[in-house]
Amino acid sequence: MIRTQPVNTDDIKRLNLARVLRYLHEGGELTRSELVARTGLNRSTVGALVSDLALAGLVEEGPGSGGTVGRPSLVVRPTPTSAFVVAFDLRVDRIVGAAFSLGGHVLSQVERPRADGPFAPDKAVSILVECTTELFAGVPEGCAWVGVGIAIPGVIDSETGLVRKAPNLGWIDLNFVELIEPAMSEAFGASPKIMLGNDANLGAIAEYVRGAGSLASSVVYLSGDVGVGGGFVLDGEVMAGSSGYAGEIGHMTVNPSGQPCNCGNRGCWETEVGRDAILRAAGTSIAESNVSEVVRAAKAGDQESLEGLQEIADWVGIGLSNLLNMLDPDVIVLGGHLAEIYPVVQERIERQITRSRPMFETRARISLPSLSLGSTIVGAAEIAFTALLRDPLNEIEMSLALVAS
Amino acid sequence: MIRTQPVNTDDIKRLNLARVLRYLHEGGELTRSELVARTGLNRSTVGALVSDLALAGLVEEGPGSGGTVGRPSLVVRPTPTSAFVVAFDLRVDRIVGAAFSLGGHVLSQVERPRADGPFAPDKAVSILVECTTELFAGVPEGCAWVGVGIAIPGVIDSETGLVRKAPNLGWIDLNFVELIEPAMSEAFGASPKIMLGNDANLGAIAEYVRGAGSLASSVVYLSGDVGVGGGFVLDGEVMAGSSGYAGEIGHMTVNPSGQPCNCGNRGCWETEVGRDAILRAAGTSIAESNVSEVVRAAKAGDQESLEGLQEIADWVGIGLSNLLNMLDPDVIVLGGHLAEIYPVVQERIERQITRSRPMFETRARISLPSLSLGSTIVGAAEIAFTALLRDPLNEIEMSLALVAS
DNA sequence: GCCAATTATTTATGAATAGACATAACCCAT
DNA sequence: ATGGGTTATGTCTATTCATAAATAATTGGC
Repeated sequence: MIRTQPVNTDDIKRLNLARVLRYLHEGGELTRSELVARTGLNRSTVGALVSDLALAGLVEEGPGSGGTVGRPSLVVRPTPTSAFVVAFDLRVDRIVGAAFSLGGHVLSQVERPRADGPFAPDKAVSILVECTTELFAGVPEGCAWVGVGIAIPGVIDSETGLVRKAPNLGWIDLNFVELIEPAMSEAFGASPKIMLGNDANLGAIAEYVRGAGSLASSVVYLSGDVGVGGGFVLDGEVMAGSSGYAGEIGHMTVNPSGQPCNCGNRGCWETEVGRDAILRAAGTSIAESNVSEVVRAAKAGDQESLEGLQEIADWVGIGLSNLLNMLDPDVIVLGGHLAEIYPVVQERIERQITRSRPMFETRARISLPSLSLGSTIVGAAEIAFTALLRDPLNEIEMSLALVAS
Repeated sequence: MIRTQPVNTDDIKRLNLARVLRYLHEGGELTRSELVARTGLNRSTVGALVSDLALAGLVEEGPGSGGTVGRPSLVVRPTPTSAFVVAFDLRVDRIVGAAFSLGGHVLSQVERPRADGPFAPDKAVSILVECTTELFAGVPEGCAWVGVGIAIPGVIDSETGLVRKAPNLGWIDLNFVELIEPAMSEAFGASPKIMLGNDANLGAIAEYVRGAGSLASSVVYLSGDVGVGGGFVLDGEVMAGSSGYAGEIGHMTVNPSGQPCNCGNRGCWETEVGRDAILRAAGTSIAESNVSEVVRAAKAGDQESLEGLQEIADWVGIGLSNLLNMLDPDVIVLGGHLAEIYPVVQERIERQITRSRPMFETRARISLPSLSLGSTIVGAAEIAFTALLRDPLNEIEMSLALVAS
C-alpha cells in the first residue's frame, strides 16, 4: 500500500520554505548562494522564499562579508528573537529544562533535583510550569513560543501524547499531554503544541541533527541511565516502531542462562551492561557507589574495577554487534554510563565486536555524545520545533499570540 | 543535515503520475473515484493524470460496472500488455524465473535445478540469459521490457549492483550487474535496468506490497534457506543499512555459550534455528534428511522430531523477541523453513515470546508468506518495476524500443 | 578607473492543480 | 415508463509556483 501524502502546488511552497528554514536552523548562518547550492533550487526561488521568511520575521538578512571577487551574497540567519521553544528532560534523579531560540541557541536553563522513584504526575506538571516561568526570564521580548518538548525515559506514543510505560517515573498509560496542556494554558494564557519523546529517540535526533551523526544518514543512540535504551534515526526520521517499542534494546536477550532482569525475563542486555551490572562486576555495593566512581577507580589503577569493566565490555560488544547486524547504522552514539565506561574499555569492546562479526567488516563509527548540554534535551527542543519547521509561515502566525512578555 | 530532494512543479507531475500508476499496479482495477479518494487529489487532476497515462499506453479505461446510484465511474486498470519485467530468484538448490506484467500478473515461469555450492558467475549469466529467452515466449507482442530484478542470497550494494558476500553462491565483491548487462544487451539488442536485491529484503517488499503486510506500515521477512536472513521494509522503503548489512539477523548472538557458527562466532541465532540445527535437534542426520521430513514426522507423531522442533521453537521465540524489541514491526513474516515448522510449534514460540517480553504486549502479527509463487521472486519483480513506477512517462518512452517480438 | 565575476531584483513564461459549471449516466420510487 | 435524486465526467478558468532571461548592483583585481 501507498502511504505518502499528496503533492500540490501549495505543498511545494510549504516544503521549500521548510527546507530553507531547516537549513538555517540546523546550519546557522548561510549566504543566499550557499542556500542555492544546498537546496538545489533556483536563485530566484531562494530569493522569494527567503524574503517570505524575512517578512514573517523568521530570518534576517545582512550584508555578506566579501573576500572573493564578485558581488557578495547576502547572509541569511534565523532571527534569534523570532521564535523559541521550551524543552525538558525528565531524568531519574533530576529534571533539566532549557529554552532554545530558533537556530538552537540556549536562552536559559533550569534544573531541579528529584528523588529516585515514582513521580506524581500532578507534581511533575506543577514543576514543569514553574520551570517554564523561570525559563521565560531569559527569552527576549516578543519572541514567539512555538513548542514544548519533553523527554521521558519510557515508551511513548508520540502521536497521542500517551506515556505507555515509564518505569522510572512510575507512569503507565498516562496521557501526560492532556494533563500538562491545560496547566500551561492556565499559567500562560495559551500553550503551544506539547511533544513527548522517548529519551533515547531524542538523543538520536539531537546527535543526528547537531552532533556526532551530523554527517551520517542513520544514527543509533544508546541511553544508559539505570537500564539501557536505544533510539534510531534513519534519514531524519525516528524509527519508533509499530507500538513505540522499537529500540527497546535493553531487553534484548543476549544470555538466556544469565541473571533475571527486573522485566521478568532473564539474560537481557540490560542485566549485563546496566548500572547495577557494572557496580556488581566492579565489586562495589550498589548502595554506596555509582558508575562514575567505578570508572575513576579503574582509571586510577584499581584492578577489581578494571577487570569488572572489562567483563562488562565483552557484553557491550556483543550487544553492539547485534545492533550492527540488525540496523547497520552509520554511527552509534554511546550515551549515559556507557559513555563513561567506553574510554576505559574501548579496545576490549572493539575486540569483542570483531569476534562477534568476523564475516562483516564494521563500517559504523562508535562515538560519544558531542552535545555539552545533553543530547536528550537538545532532541526535545528539536521535536518542539518540528511544527514550525514543517510549515513555517502558518505556524509562526498561529504562535504570534504566544510571546514572552 | 537535510537529505531530501528539492521539489518543483515538474516533480509534482512526476510524483502524481507515479502515485496513480503505483496504486493501479498494486491495487489492480480501480475506478477514477476510488483513485480520487485514495490519492487525495482533485477529480480534475486525476482525470488529467489518467488520460496522460492512457495516452502513453500504460493504463486503459473502461465503463464502470454500476451497481450504485449515480453515474458509474470509469474503471482504470494497468494495461497488461504495456510493460513487463523479468525476475529471478537465485536459490541454493535452484534458479526460479518469471515474467510479470504491469499489475503483477505472471506471464511465464521457468525453473532450473542447480547443484549446491559455488555458482560460477559466467555460468549464472548464461543461464539467466537462456531463461530470459524462454520467459519471452509468454510475453505478448509489443509489450515493453522495463526491468530485470534478481534476488540473491547475500549482502548487496543495490546502488552499484555489487554483490558483497553471497556465501551460498561463492560470490565475494562481484559486480554481477556489470557482468550480466552486456550479455543481455548482446542477446536481446538492449537491456533494461538490472536491479539486484537481497532475498530477504525482497521477500519483505513483496509481503509489504502484495502479501501478509499489505495493510501494515512495517514488515519484517525472515528467510530460511540454510541460514536465516532478515529483511525490513518501513513505509515502503527497504532498510538496507549503511553497508547493506541491516537485517543480518541470523548472526545475532543469542547464546554466547552456544555452538560455533560457520561465520566464526558462536551462538548466532542461525546456529540455533538454522536448517542444520533443526535436523540435529530432531535426531536426523543432515545428509539424509531435510526440514520438510522432520516436520512431516513431527506431525505424524514422531516424538523425537516433535521435541526437537520444540527446542528450536524456544530459540525462534527468543530471536523474534529480540526483533520485536529492536524493530517493533507491524508484521513478521516467517519464510523458508521457519514457515514449515511454525504451524507445528506456533504455541511454543508464542509462549517463549511472552516469557521473553513480559513487560511488553506484542502487537506484531506473526504470519506465513501469502504469495504462492514465492515472496522473493515477487519482490524481485517489484524492484524491477521501480524505475517505471517512479517516472512512468519517461521510462516507458525509453523502454518502447525494448519490446518482446 | 575599468573589467571580470558574482549576485540581486524584476518581469515574463510555462506548468500544474483546484474549483465552478454544465452535462451525462445510472438507480429508484412512483 | 418516467422523472427526480445522485454521482461522475469534461471543459474552462483562476491561481500559484518555480524557472529563465534580462537588467541592475556590488565587489576584487589590474
